[in-house]
Amino acid sequence: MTETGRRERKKAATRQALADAALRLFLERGYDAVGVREIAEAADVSVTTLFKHFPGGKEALVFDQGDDREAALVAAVRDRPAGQSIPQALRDLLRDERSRQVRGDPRFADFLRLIDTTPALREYARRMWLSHQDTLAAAIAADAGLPGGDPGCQALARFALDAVTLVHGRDDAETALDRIFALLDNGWTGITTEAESCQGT
Amino acid sequence: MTETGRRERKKAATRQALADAALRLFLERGYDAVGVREIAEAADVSVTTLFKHFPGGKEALVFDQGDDREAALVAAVRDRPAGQSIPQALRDLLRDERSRQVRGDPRFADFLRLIDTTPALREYARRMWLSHQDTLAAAIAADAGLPGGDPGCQALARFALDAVTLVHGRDDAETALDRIFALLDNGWTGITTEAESCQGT
DNA sequence: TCATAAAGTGAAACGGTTACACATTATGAT
DNA sequence: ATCATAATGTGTAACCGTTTCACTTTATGA
Repeated sequence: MTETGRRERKKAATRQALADAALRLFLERGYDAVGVREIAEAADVSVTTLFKHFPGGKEALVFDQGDDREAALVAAVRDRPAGQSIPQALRDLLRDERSRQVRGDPRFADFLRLIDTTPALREYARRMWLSHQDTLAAAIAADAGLPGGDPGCQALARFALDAVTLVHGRDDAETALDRIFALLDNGWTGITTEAESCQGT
Repeated sequence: MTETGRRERKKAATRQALADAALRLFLERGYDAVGVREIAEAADVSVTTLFKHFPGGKEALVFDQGDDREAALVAAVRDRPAGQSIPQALRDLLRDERSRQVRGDPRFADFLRLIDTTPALREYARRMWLSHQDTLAAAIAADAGLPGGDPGCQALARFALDAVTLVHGRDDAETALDRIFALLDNGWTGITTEAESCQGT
């Protein structure tokens, strides 16, 4: 299945050595205190090779894993239980991801703290996260029967992604997330269900 | 009134010379094609002096003006006509700002194009714009009688600011803005007016 | 077996940014 | 008016991330 010649194996090994060395050094001494020359040295490759493997630059060394998160976002929208709104489904997904992160092994906690305390890494992570906006918007549009580039779908996708960074670091993150998605849920059902206006008073 | 000693005048002059030289060169040959050494040269100061005046770095040279925009955001919320919701007031403000930009003098159009076509400047502008989030959120909270750090207010502030970048560059920007703020308006009145639920059907 | 292309190398450079030690000069108090 | 002081500016040299270039090594598949 997976073409695993010696070449690709060595390539993967080199890449892994670089990512490992980088993460270890970053955790030991801080992101800014470690230079790319030193990382290359530690992985026993040249600086040129380092940048061949990570054209995204120094920050990319930290984010080596492929993204299941995007697939999860799309799936949450597409495969949600009947009767559940899209914002609700997204909220549930993000809540689960959060709780899974809280009870991660300490290695992962250190990893998160590294990102949290390093502006460059926070920015990079934010960019990666927001890069799912279009895919998520497309999934929402498809599910709601709206045209692909519909601004409402784009907005909902963006806002849902932003919600994560909005509640990040709060002690009341859980309830804050609920409140934000209550806003989105109200707004979304408002602009999707046509003219189902309230007659009360 | 304004303490205007010779010293401060010279300082302001140097700063202006730097900003002017930078903008002129950027517009002539592109942001990436002009180095800070060259800018300092053109303004007849040392590179060290350049960075003393613009600690924000090369990007800061382009954004020399103080921010009336933040004050405008707060005022839009605070001084809105009776009966108008906060999202509506923000939408009106942003719509006005947009239309004013469209009919700006060509100098300003070039300026905007420069920012638009330069990733580093786009990022910087985004960061500056988003830096008003907390102030705007505070204004919203104050007006709605909610606690300062209320997540709903934070979210509304962030989403309203994000709306600008969401509609940016679209040909249907006007209607897209309406649609996004319709979402926010529905959502916001939903989470602020307690239990005024719809009894219809 | 061999041409090819992928992977890696080493050194040099570039551009933004900062550190350092130093010069100049406006300012305000004596 | 004098003078200590602090703000402003200078020049050089470095640091760091990143790219370029010309070059070597080596796995691959025809």
